[in-house]
Amino acid sequence: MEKQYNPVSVEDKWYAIWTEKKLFHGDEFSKKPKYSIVIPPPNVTGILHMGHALNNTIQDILIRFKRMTGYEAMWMPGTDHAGIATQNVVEKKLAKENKTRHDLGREAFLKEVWKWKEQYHATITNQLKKLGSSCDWDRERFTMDEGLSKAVRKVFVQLYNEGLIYRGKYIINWCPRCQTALSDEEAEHKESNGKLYHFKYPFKNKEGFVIVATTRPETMLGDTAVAVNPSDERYKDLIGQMLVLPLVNREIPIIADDFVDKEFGTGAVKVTPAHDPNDFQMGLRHKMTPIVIMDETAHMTGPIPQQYIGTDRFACRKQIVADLEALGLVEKIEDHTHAVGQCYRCATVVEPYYSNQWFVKMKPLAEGALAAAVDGKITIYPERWKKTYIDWMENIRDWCISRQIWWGHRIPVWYCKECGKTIVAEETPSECPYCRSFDMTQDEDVLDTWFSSWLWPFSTLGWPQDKKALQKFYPTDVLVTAPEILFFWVARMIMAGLHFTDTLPFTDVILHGTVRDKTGRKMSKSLGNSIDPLEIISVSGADALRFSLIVITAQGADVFLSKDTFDIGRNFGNKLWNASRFLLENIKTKHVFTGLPSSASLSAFDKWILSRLNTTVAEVSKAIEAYRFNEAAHLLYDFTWRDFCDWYIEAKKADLYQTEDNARMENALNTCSWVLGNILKLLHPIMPFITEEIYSTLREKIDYSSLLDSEYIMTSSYPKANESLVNPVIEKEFSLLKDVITAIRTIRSENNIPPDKKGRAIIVPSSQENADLLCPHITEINMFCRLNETIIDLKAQGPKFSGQAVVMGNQVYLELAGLIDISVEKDRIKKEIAKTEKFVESTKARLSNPSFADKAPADVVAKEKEKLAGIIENLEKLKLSLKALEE
RNA sequence: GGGCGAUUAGCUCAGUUGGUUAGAGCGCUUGCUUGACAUGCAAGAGGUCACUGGUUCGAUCCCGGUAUCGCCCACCA
Repeated sequence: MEKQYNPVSVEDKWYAIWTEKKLFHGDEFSKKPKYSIVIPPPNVTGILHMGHALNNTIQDILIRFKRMTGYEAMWMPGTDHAGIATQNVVEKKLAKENKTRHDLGREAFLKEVWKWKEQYHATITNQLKKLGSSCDWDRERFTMDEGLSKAVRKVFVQLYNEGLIYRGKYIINWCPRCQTALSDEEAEHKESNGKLYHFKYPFKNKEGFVIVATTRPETMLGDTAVAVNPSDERYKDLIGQMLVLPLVNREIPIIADDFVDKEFGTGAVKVTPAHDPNDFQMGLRHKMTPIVIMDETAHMTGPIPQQYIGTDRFACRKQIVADLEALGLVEKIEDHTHAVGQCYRCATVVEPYYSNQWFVKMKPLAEGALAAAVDGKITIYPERWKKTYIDWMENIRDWCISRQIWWGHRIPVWYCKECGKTIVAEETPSECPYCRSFDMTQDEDVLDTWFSSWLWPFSTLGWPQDKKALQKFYPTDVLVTAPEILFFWVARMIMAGLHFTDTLPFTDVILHGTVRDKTGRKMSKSLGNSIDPLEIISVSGADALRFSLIVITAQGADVFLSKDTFDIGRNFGNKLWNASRFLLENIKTKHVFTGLPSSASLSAFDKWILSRLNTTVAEVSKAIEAYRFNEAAHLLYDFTWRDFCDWYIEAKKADLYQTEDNARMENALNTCSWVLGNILKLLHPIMPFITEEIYSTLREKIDYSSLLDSEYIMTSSYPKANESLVNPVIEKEFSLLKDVITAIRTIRSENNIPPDKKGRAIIVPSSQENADLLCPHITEINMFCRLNETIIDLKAQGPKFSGQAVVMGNQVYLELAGLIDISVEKDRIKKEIAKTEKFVESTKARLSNPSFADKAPADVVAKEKEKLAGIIENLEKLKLSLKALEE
């Protein structure tokens, strides 16, 4: 084995083997219970970023863990066509050739996008593979493949027939750059510093003005009224009077509407039904015809003064203000912060736009999805998101699903030119069912991307056909994603699952944090602050990336990364590698693993590591089941590094080196390889590659049939805790041994004693019990502390000029002629005395509080008393030590 | 405007069903080319657990308030 672990070739090798042997495939005919996850499909033209790395690592841990614990595990992979995003990318490419999609035409443009899709699809899936994702690639789906498209059309038709899909002219969020409608969720509200403009609208028949306040002056060109609250004393008498809209010179009435807030602005609102959702509602209430004054690119148009026509909305805003200023109609301009909607794909400020769109009626769909969360049939981790989910469900609004782009599922609706009827059908109709005409045109729009994603958990499994896989793997078990798409995707999947399959598509939702840089900014390509996962993988390996991400990510918390974050995983992998290497290099001929030695021939150290191992096994499994992955990673890190490497292997070194006593060597090999084998299995879900690599080497050197139960670790069984090997007494006793060793090391270190100077330790245990514990470990104490002699004697008199310490009542002396600096020793003991005295004081104070004895539970009081006795004993011994040094 | 989260070592973060002397990684100091590993070993320094009231025998943890930061939602133009 190499001195340093080199992940690059190893990782690719194993992924190829796993794939070739089809070890990731979930068999729908299996008798085993299933465990299934559907991947949140990444954008087909996307590139793997740290968010994906975290997301997919979590899913892979669960899938691999469940696979090893006896489930038929299936992880459904796939990609999303990501309508607007993908179309934008391809349009950008065309723009470089000075072309637009309109130059190509719909058909040619779509061909171009498909080409792009084919090319980039491989990029994202290869990146997922690099990460080690054990997806069932045989089942991979794409949101626009034939089966899924069929599901989309079926669902559309069904909802239409149920009256849950309708078309109508409403105000929707419009992105003037993408030139399409957006859903409410796709318009992101960002705080921004704007202005509140106060304009004077003159009366028609008399002197004076009504002052209105607006943040969007350009919309005044489309005003159809000014509204006031009917109970507003200031304006009561003006209701019904006419104003003259400045610049346009159109007459508009003053109307009364409860919607108007008397407190805000001047209490008088300009009403622009075609360009504001509230005004639109008011327009309906007052039967006003909306006046459209902006086109789909947010340039001014319509029945407005010539000089504004064709100007951009923001340029027009400036111009309007200037023009009103010139007329003396600007009362004042105030600073005003408000939330402005932006397109979630291109950050362009969205415009409320009056247009004909398709909608899904959401209230009926939300009922069940709401109940599922309230009743606890769905659990969201961390739980605090449940409230957010419930709020959204309770206040749900209809979903605008039509998009004026080309890349996506074409709306399955045809309009008959002959009879004018609307035909909604899963397949292209050959003739109009109403008038037999052949002259029909399909709706030009496509569906919102999320209209296919919300079917993902069952459409990918073949719904509505192919029942076998669906029966086996649906519903899925857990959905792992980022909270950003809780509404976009998770909530809608739950609604779709309930509505179309009568089943919740999953029962658990894991929402992990957002990946940020060290200054807290979201990592993104546009900010240029992202760390490329592939770069980390190519240097330190996917295991290092995975382990590092997992170990630092608390459940649901955001993740802050810098490049050296990944050293944690790299170093840990290297440590594991070298521990394994050490063990394997001490195996001269193939070792036959004969099982763990019988309890009688286990040393205390053996019993200790087995106790720690089985405790760890139980805790790790519990942590993974509870989705506390960082806890699992920490437990494994500590057990592997601190317990196994720092103490156990160090203690076993002598046995592994020596050649005389074969029985001891055999014993050491058996226990070490047993523990290592278990570590590899425990770690495999988090670090799949390095564990598989070491496991394969292990199988070469060790005949392991009773321990290694499968050719590959990924198909091995996950360790189960053996309760009978958990031994709290041994663990407690070992902390004493470790403390004694550390005390001697501290004395050495603080006195600057060179490593090659060996000395003698004299230990005066505080009890026969402690003497009995420490005596069997004289060899180990000598080795760990580089001593040539250790004397353990209850009645020994500590030598005067020595390093001294008191550990849990046991006195420890280190004798090294001429090398101990007495002043150093005195200082340390004085410090120790001061610390102990403080401790004694606080404990005494607690015990002497009468209400403590009265009210605290008896065992707590007893514990405190015992503690006090112990530390007083310590204190006495420390004082004696100091006295001895001072004589 | 409503809701949620965070505030713990120099930095980044765990943790606590309320009970010994609060943890990790990195960084820092000191000593080590010790026959697995310098991506390492050993030892050490470093914290009034944001502030403030309350509940309690006991609060870093539970409750109220304040401050700062962050996130989500929202049709006051």
